[in-house]
Amino acid sequence: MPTIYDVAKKAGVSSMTVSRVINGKRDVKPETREKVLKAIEEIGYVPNSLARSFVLQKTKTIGLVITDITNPFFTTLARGVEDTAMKNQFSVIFCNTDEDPEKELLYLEVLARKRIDGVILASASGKRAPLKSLLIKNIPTVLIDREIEGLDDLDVVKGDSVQGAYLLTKHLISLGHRRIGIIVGNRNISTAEDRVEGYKRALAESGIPEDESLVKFSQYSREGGYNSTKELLSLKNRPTAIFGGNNFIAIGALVAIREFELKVPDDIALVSFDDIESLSQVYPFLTVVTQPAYSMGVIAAELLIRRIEGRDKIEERRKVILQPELIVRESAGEKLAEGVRGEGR
Amino acid sequence: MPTIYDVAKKAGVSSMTVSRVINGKRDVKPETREKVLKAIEEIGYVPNSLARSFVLQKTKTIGLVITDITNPFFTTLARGVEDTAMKNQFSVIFCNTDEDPEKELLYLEVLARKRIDGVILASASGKRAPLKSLLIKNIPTVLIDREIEGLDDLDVVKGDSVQGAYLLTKHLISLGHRRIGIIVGNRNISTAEDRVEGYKRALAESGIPEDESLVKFSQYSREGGYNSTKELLSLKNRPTAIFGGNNFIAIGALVAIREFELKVPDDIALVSFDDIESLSQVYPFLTVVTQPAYSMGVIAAELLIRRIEGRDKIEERRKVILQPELIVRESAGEKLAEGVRGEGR
DNA sequence: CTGAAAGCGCTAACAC
DNA sequence: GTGTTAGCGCTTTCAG
Repeated sequence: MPTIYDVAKKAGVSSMTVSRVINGKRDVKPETREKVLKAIEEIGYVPNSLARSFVLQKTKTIGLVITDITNPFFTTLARGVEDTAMKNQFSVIFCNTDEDPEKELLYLEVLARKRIDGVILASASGKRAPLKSLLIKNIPTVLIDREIEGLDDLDVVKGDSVQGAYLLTKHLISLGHRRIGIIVGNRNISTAEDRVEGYKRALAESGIPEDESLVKFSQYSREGGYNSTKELLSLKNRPTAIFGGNNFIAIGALVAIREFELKVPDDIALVSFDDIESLSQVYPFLTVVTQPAYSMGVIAAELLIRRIEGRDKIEERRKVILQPELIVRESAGEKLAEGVRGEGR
Repeated sequence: MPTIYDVAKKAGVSSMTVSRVINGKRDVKPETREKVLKAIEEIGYVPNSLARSFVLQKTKTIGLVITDITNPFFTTLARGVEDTAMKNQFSVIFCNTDEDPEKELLYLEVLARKRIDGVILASASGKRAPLKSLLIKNIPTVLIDREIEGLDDLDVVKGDSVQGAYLLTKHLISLGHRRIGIIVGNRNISTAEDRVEGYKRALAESGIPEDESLVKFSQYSREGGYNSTKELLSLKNRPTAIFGGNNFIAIGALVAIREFELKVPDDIALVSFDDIESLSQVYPFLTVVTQPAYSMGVIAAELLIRRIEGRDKIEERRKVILQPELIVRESAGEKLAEGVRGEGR
């Protein structure tokens, strides 16, 4: 591989001049520039960003650490991150943790070694945050989708899970449901806690007593949804509605419901946090709350890049909370409110 | 950020000894090793892979260039790549080209500059392959999903599109369809050409004359599927079945069909190349041919990494063609073959 | 088993 | 406008 010196020799100039041409510095005589460009062309020189990053101490690369790129929510989010990164000449390294804190730590370590300029992290570590000590302190980081308790100085971009869950639950209540099961992810993931909180708030507001047997902290996965739904459906006093804590959970729930030979919404209502897009485009029946995943990615990337480039005057932490949207379709049923105090909306 | 020298000083050894400890070379006295480890711990030293990559001329990073991570087929494939990379201590930088050859070129250039160790590429460039000259010659590359005419020396991992399309078309024919519309991606993408070829082969075999008005080279996107379907449905002699060239096209087709107030499969049959997973899990009605996307990613990554590490004795090009699978559901209808010569299977 | 010297390709800082 | 020098943090080679 030719180096900047090969180009320099060929063009009869010094390496610095070549460097200046490559980086588009203005103080190069046009004719010299031409010579250099020609030499680059002829030799087939490709600048070595590795060397460049090494001396400049910046890599123009960010890490995106999520739980599973296979989840459409994260896919869309990732696309937002990538588009924005690209627009700013950043590359993105992506990492799937599968909700495994160990794996997350490993990835973070690798990224730190690679001296990436920043990280966007949807952490699987919940409150424990063993990463705290590691690198997060030194590497610009923005948390996305999920907060981490005890890391209060990091930027955050997330959806309003409490509000989303509140809306969804409220909607169910307005349709007459009083026994509502909810299935969310692992207990120390902030979205799981928040969604349950929103759910409980809605219940409380309508004077419906909490029933812990209806609240399942499970996994944000199809299995999680499937298993927990089976448990809920096996209750002697079965719920009339199920709140799927994310899209995967809703899919699992749907499968379990089918196994029980129940019909949605006639036999049981089902709603979901996060849409299942390919489903809704084709067969829009699931009532959901959606989050602007793409925007979330874009905003997080912009925030991060601004931090990296030091364009942000403000040192203090940013917290962006995006509002979810309730999309009423038919999976929650249309039954009229019966004996509900709710203001149904 | 502390360097290897800081550690060395602290531990009272030379930088070489630290280097050896970090890289797990065996020839270090246990006690010395301990000292070093302790120093690393105390200082909070994080090895700089950038410097390491720079001297070693390898980055332990590969590039994954696809058209759109948002397409579940590529998402799954990407996951296969990432899992495999991770298992081999490689990181992956991902790039979405949106089927734009310019963007592809740009990404490839960036990757080349970053001196990534290899590339997995689902090219948008079709036959023209302007990238040929660039870097592909120097950087280990495996083409995935799509071949590029004129780049016959690169490894390839792809599905058998001809066979898949043949199966799907054959299936439609066996159900009595004789006017079958097909919508695929851009003309110079190999999968588009191949799928049309398989389609035509099946028609020929059944003695059904080709009708070019039924063959749409469009885009592998929802819009592409939507627009082309509308065209097909507007034909005076409308087809009785539509073959969606990929999952996105099928979704677009479904939307268009709904707009025309037609029912699948009663009014029109629809089949798709590549499944729409979240749909099929919940509502399995679309008859499809699926490809093992995850395996494709895994195999491509393994191939690439073996190439990179020089573990492959064999220098010659590898071509892995994975077989698709026909999954018959109900969207093609069940009508009995009427006047078909077909051996229906 | 451990260390000293040199160099990977580039750019910042300064000279000319 | 352009060139020189030095050094980023690491590993390879060769000594000891």
